[in-house]
Amino acid sequence: MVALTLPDGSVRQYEGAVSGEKLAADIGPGLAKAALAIKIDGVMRDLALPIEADAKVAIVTRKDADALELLRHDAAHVMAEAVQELFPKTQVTIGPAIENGYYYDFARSEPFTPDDLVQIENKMREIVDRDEKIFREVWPRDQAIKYFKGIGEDYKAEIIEDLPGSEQITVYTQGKWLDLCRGPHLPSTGKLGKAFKLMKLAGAYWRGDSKNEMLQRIYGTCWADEKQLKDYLIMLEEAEKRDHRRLGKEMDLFHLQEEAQGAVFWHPKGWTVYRMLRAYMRRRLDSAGYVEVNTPMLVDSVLWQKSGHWDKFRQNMFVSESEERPLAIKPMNCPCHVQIYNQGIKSYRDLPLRMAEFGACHRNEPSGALHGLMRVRAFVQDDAHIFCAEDQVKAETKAFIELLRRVYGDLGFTDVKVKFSDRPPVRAGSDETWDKAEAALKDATAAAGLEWELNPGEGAFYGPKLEFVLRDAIGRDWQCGTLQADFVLPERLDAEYVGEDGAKHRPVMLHRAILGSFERFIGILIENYAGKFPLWMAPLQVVVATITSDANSYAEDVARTLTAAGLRVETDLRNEKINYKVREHSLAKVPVMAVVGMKEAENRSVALRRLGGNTQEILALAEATDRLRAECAPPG
RNA sequence: GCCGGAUUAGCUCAGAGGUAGAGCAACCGCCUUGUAAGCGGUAGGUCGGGGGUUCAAUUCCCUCAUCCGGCACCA
Repeated sequence: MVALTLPDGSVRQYEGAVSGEKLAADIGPGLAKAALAIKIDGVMRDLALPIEADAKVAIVTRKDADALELLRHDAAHVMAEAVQELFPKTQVTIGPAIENGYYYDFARSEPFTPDDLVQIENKMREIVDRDEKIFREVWPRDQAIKYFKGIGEDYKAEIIEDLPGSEQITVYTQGKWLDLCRGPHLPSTGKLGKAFKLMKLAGAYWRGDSKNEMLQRIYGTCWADEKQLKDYLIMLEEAEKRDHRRLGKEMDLFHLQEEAQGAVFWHPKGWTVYRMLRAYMRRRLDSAGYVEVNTPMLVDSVLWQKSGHWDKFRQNMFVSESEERPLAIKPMNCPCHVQIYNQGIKSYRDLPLRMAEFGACHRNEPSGALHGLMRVRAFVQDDAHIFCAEDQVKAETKAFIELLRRVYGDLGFTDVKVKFSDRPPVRAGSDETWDKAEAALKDATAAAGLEWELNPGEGAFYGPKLEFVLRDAIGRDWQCGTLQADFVLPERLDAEYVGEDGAKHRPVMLHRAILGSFERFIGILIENYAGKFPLWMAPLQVVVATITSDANSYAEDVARTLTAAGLRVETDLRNEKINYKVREHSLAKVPVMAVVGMKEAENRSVALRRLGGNTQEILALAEATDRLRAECAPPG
């Protein structure tokens, strides 16, 4: 007897093994038709698979959130079938479901063209219409390798060869086409539906290794129904409108040009945002007990050799020379900070020493990595190094997390992904030191009530790290904040302090940043606010716009008053209708418009209009000034 | 760096082997305006750089650069 417990708690008894297909049919014809797969004790399996033991089961239909992964994986298979039908000399490799869709990597000497994508998508719809039954088979390993080699699928053969011996080799057939796959899959291609679309063509290295040959990857998106697909496409369009590169141009914030690849030309408006953010950070750091320093940008390679950068980081450094001395533009501030630390003798009483610098760094990033403000070659970090004793690591980490959360909160981010990267395979320092460092960071995160996901083996060679990741408008993740515990650099650069015991000790260095780089963070801010900065950060806070030229001199008066109150103000005295001016400044995302006509001029008032609103508030000039001044007060 | 695509007016984009186009912006007039586009006119381009094919190349071919989408990279 096999007893199957359904999600509603009811139990169905069977004489022997039974398939999900049969179970669904027994429950009802509607469910039989809608069934895509079955979850057996929480694990998604093929509907046709016989269930031989008691289990908790749930029939999966396209209404289930879990169904998406299944649909996307099947979409990848249907796409691969379509590709091989249209382009028989193409080899298939791997094709997983991913967030929002799927991809499949193909090996083919000819490149696919955008036109090919249209053809492939049409062929996919044909395959869905054919409603090919999908079968699972278990093959002996040798036979599978021989078969795939025989039909020229060398990549598939290689995958099988590398699978652990314990793994069953399963092959899925749909129509005349088959593919090595772990599954599970839909019962037939018709179940895929039509809510998919091919999105983009890209190169991708075989097995993700740049030493290997490059394959051609086709990305697609796939959803449970047409509405979801449409919503997703609309979301992408909306996201594109917030792209910081687009808004940066539209709002005249900054530009990039080829004579200074990866370096930002900040325009007056963008630089105002930058200055506001930097002033805010200074206030936060000051009140958190940091001291600010400034260190050289061009430094003799001797220092980089001592620090280890010359060995490990040289291909990313811009180098120069003077009078036959090799120099490098600093890619990081840490070695210079140790030089300041090392001036004079430090006592345990001086610790923790929190040394901050808005240091301009240059890194020679690969050209293909450059991306707007998010990935540049010249940037300024809100960098600081906390020199402390080992037993201070936990408290300092906790204090840092609190500071970081406060800053992110002030800047409009509450949902932040945190990763904890532990010891990498190749590392410096003893296991004992690593145990201590990892435990200290973990304790501190727990004390701060911070949840993280583990990023195994991704720590720096000198210590574990926390990474704080924000997501941009188009769904890409960017690391901004970080905290890294370093036991190595103090050693290499001879940092020491005299302990209570009168003996010399090594301090620990905590490398930490909250924004990461001003450039990247402002890019994220632009996208997060869709260009509508909060009042305190807005490059231009108020535009005084006239209705008739007779109000011009009063408008100048208003602008002078507001400017004197510390606001960033411009006037718009152009000979244009007020409708036109309102539209223009709204599109330019100016937070406040002060409209003045003859009525306002006569009784010294202004009509305030807020961005996004469609109401006006008539206030006496003095009151409007007080109010706006209060509203413009920055946090911190 | 690798694969693919793109590069035409300030911006967004159309176009064809034979004198280069639109919308918006700009400029000049008219209008003096009451909360998201008043009306008319003018000007604006080495069609990314270099080379080749051709009677003729911005268009076809090669090459370089940059940008875009991924991949790799991000100590």
